Amino acid sequence: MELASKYNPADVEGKWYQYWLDNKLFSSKPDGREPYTVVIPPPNVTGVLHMGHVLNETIQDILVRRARMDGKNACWVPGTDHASIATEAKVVNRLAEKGIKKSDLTREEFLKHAWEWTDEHGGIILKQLRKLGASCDWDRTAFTMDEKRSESVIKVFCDLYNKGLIYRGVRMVNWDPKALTALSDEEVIYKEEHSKLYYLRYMVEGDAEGRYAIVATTRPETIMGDTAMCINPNDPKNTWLKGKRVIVPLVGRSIPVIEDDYVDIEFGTGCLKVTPAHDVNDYMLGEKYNLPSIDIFNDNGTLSEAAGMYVGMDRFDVRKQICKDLDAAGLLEKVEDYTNKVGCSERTNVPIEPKLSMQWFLKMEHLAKIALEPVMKDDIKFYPAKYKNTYRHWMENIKDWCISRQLWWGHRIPAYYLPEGGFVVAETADKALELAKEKTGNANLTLADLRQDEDALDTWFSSWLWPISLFDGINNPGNEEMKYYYPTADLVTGPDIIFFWVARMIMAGYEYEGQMPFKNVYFTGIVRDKLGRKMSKSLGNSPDPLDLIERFGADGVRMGMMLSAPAGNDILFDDALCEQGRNFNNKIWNAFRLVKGWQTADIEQPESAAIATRWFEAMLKTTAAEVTDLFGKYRLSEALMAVYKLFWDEFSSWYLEMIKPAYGQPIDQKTYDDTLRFFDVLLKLLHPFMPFITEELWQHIYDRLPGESIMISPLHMAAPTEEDTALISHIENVKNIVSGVRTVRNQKNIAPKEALTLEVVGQNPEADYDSVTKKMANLSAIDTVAQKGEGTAAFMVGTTEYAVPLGNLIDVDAEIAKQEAELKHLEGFLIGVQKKLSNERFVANAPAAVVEMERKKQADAESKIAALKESLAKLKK
RNA sequence: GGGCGUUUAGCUCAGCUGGUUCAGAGCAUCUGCCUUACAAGCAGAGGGUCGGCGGUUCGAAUCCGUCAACGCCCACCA
Repeated sequence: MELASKYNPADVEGKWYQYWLDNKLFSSKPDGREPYTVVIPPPNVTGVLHMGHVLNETIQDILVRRARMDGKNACWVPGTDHASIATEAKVVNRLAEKGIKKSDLTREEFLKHAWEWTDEHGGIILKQLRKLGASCDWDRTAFTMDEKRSESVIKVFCDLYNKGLIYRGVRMVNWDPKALTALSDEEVIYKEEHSKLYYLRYMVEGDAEGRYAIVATTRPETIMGDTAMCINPNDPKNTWLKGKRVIVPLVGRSIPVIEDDYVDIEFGTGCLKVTPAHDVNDYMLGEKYNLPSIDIFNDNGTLSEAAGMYVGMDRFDVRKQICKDLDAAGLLEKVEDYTNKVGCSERTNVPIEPKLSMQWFLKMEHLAKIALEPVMKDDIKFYPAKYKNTYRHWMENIKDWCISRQLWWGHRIPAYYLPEGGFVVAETADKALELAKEKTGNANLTLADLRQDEDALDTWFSSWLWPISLFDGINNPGNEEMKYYYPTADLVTGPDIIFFWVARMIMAGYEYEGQMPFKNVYFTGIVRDKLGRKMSKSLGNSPDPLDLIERFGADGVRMGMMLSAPAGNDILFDDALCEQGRNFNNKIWNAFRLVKGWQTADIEQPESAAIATRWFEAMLKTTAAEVTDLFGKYRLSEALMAVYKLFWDEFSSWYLEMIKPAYGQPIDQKTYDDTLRFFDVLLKLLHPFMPFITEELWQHIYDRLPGESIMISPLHMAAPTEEDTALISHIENVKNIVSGVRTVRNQKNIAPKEALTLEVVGQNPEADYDSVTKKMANLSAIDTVAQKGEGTAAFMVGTTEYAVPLGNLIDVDAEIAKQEAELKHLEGFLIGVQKKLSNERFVANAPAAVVEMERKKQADAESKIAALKESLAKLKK
């Protein structure tokens, strides 16, 4: 086989992905093996792959591929989310471009457009995942709004309703005036905003002296909705207002002054305007004191008829205008700069408007209770564990979940209103009709008499069932797949959706399966650019993953991502990391080229090669064990780094050099066979991280049968033995000796080709490995001497001194300087050790082993110092 | 306002229950090499009072206290 000197990913990636698909290597069916299940966090159906996905899916793929090679029946289920608000907004925008308004369409017409959009864009992102190498079982691809998932959602809604956990009621909700829907508390993001605090004059009704109260507010545009003013009964500066009525400025309406200690005496003037329809707290006050509530806003954030003024103007325009008008009327005391937090819609980013409306809610108390414990007890493990605190805090302060959305794109709420008032909840219209007949006692009701609720359900109301609904566990409880695949093994997701999704899946898991939905949750970080900024479209700092794949190969991008992705930490992404990944691909490629280029012959195995193969075998076992351990802790970056170093440093730089035959010479069969075997194992260790190149090379190491793949080749390694450990540490010494000689060469400008000799002073502790040392350092001889010769450059490894005879190449002054520096350092070190040992309390209290260690340090330092002094004396002669 | 977390080499991070794996890794930097697998490479080298201060201890990057900076989450102060 002819191999180019550079690896070209584009040549092989498509080929192998197709091969995996053709051989159905991703597909999973229940069998006798241990299952390993992962469900994908479904990306938005209309979404496009971004770096966050790359990180997330790479991690999942690594875990899945590793599990598969561990002999588990790995099943990674892909799918997409209908993302109701986001998708509906996109559809509305697209229609607007064509000049079509949503309000001009019927629900059915609108949904037709939405489905067209979904069919067109849906699955683009899943196609992109294939480029990354994701080993999903594509036959299982699901959609949160496909038939099975929809059926599950409706079924669960009805069930929870029948359990009394779902109720309908008028509440203050977070209203998104752009998307025209209610939002859950979790969908509101508070942002700090520099705004103004306006001080308004509320004239006291019937006051002869014309006195007024001053109210500080950030929202003067809401005064039309004022129905009271509130003071703290314990506020001395406002006692004079007790029992009075004041006039709402501009509006001229008279409102009562009420008293409640909710009011902060210190804030502003201690007077609070109460607008029950547009503020959560005011709403509570309104309830408490039975105040009327005037809703002055339309759904889109403009002023309504009820406001009586500024009708039809936008709320923010009104704010500007009303200030001018107040000022003109002499009712504006002053304006101050003020910083406050404004709640904004997570999806549309516009400030939310607290609004009273009729919505559907899910009671959370029971669900929170069953979901808290398992995480606290580590039945479900969080990586990193710090998120347990966050989780607990939310669970303990949870509020009811507003699950209705005033949207069409989503699961329509299965509630049917009756002509006479009231409603029934049922899975289908026919069942609803039956219920309705029962409820009303009117057997003549027809479907036409029932009116289904217009609202759709919150997207998360379907996502929370995902691990169950993917295996059809809601519709067919206890089916074979549920029994086999559930609970799933690992969930990989971002901490930003711990409440939206993770927590709620846990609730649904226990409520519907009586079991956790997953055993482990791996929280990834946020992908940022190298300056630490969040990647965003507007900043233009987010690279296109497909473009990166083209430049560096999928394996390169995967590795680039993983090199800097410890769990839970944000990752600062830089193209340079992918470059490192690509370089590593090339390294593997070239190592393979070298090995496959060798000719074997019936010759005896050199001693150095025999040692090298024993040593590398030990290294392989040791690293494999380490990697297994790291996988167990989800420390994937470290696992990758361990394999990286094993391949690059130990295998390429040391092992291959140790066994490399002279140019043009053949290699002995035994060494060759062992090397191929090592290569095979190395590729397997690498495969979860870099699936494509490893498959390509694995197929070329040996002749493989059709359908064979590294993907499904088992990976077990024996544990390292004590002999292995000992051998590794001997070779570490050898490496240090070799490095020492190379350093001398470097300093003296001696070409690697020029053979040198090496003197070992006293005893040679690594004599057994001289063949390796000689080969690696290009030494013609290693001599054990009582005293090193003149004109040598010396260095220490452990407590043994080594010297390279240099003849006239030696630079005496430089050598003296070097040794003196070393001597100074050692003397300082010795003083430290002696100080410690002369401290009686140290000798008395420290464990014997520690004291012994210090004694040994002292002895070693003393002997080294003696040797150095002697050597210096000679040099100075 | 509450809670959590972070701070170790120029950058990104490891350092578990205090003591030879304690000051580490990768990248970057510097020096020398186009040495027949790889310049996307090879061989070397330099670089840190482990955020500050105080304490516990024979001994602290590691434990405790405190301060500082940064980050995240939660919360109805208009």
